Amino acid sequence: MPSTADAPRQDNRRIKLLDAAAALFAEKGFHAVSMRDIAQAVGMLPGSVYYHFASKDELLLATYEEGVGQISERVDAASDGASMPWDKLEAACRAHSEMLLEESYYAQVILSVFPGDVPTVADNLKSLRNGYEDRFRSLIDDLPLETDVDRHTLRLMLLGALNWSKSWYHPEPLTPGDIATNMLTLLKRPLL
Amino acid sequence: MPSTADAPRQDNRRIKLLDAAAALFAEKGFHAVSMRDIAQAVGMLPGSVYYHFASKDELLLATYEEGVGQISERVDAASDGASMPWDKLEAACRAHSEMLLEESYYAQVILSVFPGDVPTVADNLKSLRNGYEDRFRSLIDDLPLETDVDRHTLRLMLLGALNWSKSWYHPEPLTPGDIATNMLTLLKRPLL
DNA sequence: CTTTAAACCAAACAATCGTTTGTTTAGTGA
DNA sequence: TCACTAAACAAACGATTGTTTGGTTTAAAG
Repeated sequence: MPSTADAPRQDNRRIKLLDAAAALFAEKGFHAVSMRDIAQAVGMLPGSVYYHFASKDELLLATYEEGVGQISERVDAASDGASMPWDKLEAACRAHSEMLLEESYYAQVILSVFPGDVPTVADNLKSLRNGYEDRFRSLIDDLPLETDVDRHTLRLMLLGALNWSKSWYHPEPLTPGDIATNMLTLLKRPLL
Repeated sequence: MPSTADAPRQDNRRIKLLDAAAALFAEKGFHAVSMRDIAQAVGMLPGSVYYHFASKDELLLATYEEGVGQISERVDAASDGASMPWDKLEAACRAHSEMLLEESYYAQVILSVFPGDVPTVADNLKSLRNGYEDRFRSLIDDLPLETDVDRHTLRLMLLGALNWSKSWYHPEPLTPGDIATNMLTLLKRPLL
């Protein structure tokens, strides 16, 4: 009767490892976290981690992929929930901010560890991030703007401002979503 | 005749050490650079560095202080060169961008190493950065804006966007100064 | 010419790093 | 029951880390 037990064995420890690695990487940074820290966080011995991941760099790559996957899914769902171009962008920015500042340790790894810090997988990290940011490229392309508006700089400026907010963010008095909305408000209205 | 030779001895090697540390920290990041790397860059043995600096953390703090000093001096000179509030802010942003993206290794350390990476001197680094960013607070306070404009978010957004540009900056086709000007242009005109 | 302190060398220290190896445990399918 | 494999343990590996210690050179001062 092989109906209930199908898979040979649950490797849910691998997911526990990823969770611990994501939380530690996001909190203390890649280089400040040792394989022993990660192993201890899940109650394992250091060497046992290598059964699940070939190296520390590949463990980072796995968390990075999961992070990009999580934030992509969330941002897509948010922007799909709106219909007008500006509303779609705002929904995407709010979701982006919420994931990076609060909700997902995995997504926070994207901001905490820079590709240059891990030469072995730097190219992979870059292309993962680029793939994600393409969403904002197309969201901004759909915006009804005058022809001479610099959409390229607009995207870099918006994402940069949101990403950098991790360095000063504090839960009070503004929520991550409100931060995103406030920035978009500043962009939309004329200051001059 | 103690007229010409006043100081006991020139410790210009200390400055050479700081230069090497700044360049290496800016390029590879704090944790990726060892004391041996720094010593070798100036033709010294690892242990000799400790005659000039008590620890690696204090060596970082020294480069950080020098970096904040350099960029502060440059930004002040730039904003003082203009008279109108918007022109003063733009001159400051252009100088900020030029220092962080090209001109000064010392200033680049401010972006490369985050206070959280070095717990021992984290508070010092934070207060140094805050002291520098106060310049932009007052520059934005002097802006002729309608009363309901969120100056706080404006400052964080502008500095965040400029600082983050280090992660995508490439010498062509835009100069650091032009990046700053383009961002300010986007802020000033109405997009809606 | 002697003294003194600055500046550096030479060599090691203990600790920690990522990783490897050999072995044991426990569950699965035949 | 028996062979097989996933999963983890136990223990060490070599390399690198920041740092310390004690002796040696250099150069300015009295």
